[in-house]
Amino acid sequence: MTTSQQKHKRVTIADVAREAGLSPTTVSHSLNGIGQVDPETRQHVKDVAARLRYRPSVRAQRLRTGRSHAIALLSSMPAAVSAGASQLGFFTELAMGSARTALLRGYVLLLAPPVDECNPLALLDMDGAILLEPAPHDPIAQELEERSIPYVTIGGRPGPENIDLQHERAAELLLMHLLEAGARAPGLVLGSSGRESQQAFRECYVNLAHRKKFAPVLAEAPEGGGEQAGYEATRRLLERHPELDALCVPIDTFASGAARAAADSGRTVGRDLLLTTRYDGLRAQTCQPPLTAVDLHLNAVSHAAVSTLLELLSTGEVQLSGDLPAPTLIKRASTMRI
Amino acid sequence: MTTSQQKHKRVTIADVAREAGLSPTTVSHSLNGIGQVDPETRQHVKDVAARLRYRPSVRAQRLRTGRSHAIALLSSMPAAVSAGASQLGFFTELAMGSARTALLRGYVLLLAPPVDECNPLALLDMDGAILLEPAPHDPIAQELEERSIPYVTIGGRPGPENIDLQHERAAELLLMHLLEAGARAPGLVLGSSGRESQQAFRECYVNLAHRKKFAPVLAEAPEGGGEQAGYEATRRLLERHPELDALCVPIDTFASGAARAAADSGRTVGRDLLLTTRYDGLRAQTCQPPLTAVDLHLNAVSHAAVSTLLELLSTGEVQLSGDLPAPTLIKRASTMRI
DNA sequence: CTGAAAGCGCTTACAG
DNA sequence: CTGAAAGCGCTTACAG
Repeated sequence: MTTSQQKHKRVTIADVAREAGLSPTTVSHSLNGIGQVDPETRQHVKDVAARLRYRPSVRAQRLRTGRSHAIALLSSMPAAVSAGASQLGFFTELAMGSARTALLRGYVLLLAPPVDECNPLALLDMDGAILLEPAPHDPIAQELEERSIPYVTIGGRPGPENIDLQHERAAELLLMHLLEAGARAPGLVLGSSGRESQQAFRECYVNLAHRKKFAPVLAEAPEGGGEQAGYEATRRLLERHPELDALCVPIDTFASGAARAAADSGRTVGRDLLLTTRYDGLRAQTCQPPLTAVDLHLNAVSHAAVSTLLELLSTGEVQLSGDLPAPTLIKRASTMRI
Repeated sequence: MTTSQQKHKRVTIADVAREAGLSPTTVSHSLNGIGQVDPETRQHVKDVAARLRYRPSVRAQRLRTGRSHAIALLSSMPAAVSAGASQLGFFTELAMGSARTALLRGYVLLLAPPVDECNPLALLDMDGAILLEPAPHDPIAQELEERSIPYVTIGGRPGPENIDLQHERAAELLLMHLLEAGARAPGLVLGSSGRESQQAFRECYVNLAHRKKFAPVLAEAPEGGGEQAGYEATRRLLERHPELDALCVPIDTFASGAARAAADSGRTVGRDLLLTTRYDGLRAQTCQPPLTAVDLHLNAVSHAAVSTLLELLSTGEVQLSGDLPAPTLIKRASTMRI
């Protein structure tokens, strides 16, 4: 080493203090713009800090202050659902929105996507979390509570600490649309997790069947089975119920499978069989034909989730939050009857 | 409070030690499975820790060990490019892949998407970073170096610490395809950042023009301008060069704009004007008509990036890594001439 | 306006 | 096999 560059030892606040001929206290106050410090002293400290290229250690700050200014996005959905071929889905879209909002408010987003047999919670240093569509007795929710980590849910049990995905409206929108598009015998394919969203679709569907006098026909598939599970459930359903002329398949991964099943059973989606799904992502948009779906306004949702969580973190509670935009229908060829 | 639940004070290693009648050292050793500890003692410690619901503080561990077991995904792309209406793009897809691989290897992924006028680096507690398509003199790259944070790039300057996106191959694939599809006068629309990818496309294009005897016609637009910038650049190019019968627009955000510009100038994409882009994302797939693009195998890319970074972190250097799959062409209606 | 000291909660030489 | 002690790098009452 002929340069003055030594073995690279971190510059600490003590170094700055020594170099400036002051105490760590004063350096800390100066740099953080707090306390009573002579303006000239403050400037001097800043100059010295800059000259030494001092960067405060986030680790030390976190340990000392007890806050990490980080939040995590968690989902207990099986990887099979949220992953898919393209990794582009619900979770992902929320992740980007949340990361942006968080960053703008000085928080970092930790991304902990569903990875089977991997518990990330022990690795995360966070102040709070956003949990996506928790199932009943959700293990991640339970662990968050055990660790006393504040969290908000998206599309979970109604309450102040939940961002309402308005499942009922989405369900109503999609099912009514099928009837309006001419369906006489619409069926329903759900995930068997018992998540709020699935329950809402079921209820809405059963009610509608009663009101509109059609026989309810529904199937369930394990969400962990991914597209193939959706395929198989749909295949069986169509065999057993050849009268079906429409399907609502809220989980988009299942809907991909349903489209395949429809084709394999000799039906043409959009003509013999109308098909709708919920999330308007890559799957819905690139299906052949493209699927009628719902705009959930995920940007607003992720924004609301971050805002609510940060409020929870700073005040310890959540005031009732502003209303989110209602889901809106996006009509596509899958329900056009040509 | 009638319950035994007190004001919630964190259970520390000292509490476990006291309760077990041992020292923090022994507790630490027992729980971490290191050192020489009597098997019975070890088990006893574990029992006590479980009973007290002890969770080690990640913050303290990080400060003490000097490692955070976290890596960040960074991009210096302007938000206008990577955001888009749907937030689903390149960055996002890499994020999910990286998060998964990282998690499987015990690392957390910090998501720091491009947010204009927001420097996340001061907030991040990480061991290393992945930087996506750095520009020449990239400010984020510079800051990482200043902070001595190890990082690998994706699609940056060739070298062991770069994951090669094989820009040249992608360019060749797309441009040759245009010629094979019958183009006589293909044009090129680039971003003006000077990133490796843009340079590679330019070079490949100019060479090809020379070899195949067509006149090179190209335009540049600022990436920060997003889709609109792509629109305007294309619009002008088509006005000035009515002879153009094909366009290669590597940046998909620009390609969306280009498709619009083509329509507005009275051309039909896929017939009068062939159009290709690079990244095969939502934009390419849902364009009307869908755009011929390239499968960059981003899953493999993100996996390689994480692996390479972790190797860099543990050994301090990178052995030459295994080859990544070559990009493959995905033909779509935009280059089909019906 | 400035500073000495404690402490956040761990891990890790080192001694016994 | 077990433990006392130092120290990671800050911030924050508190004293002066």
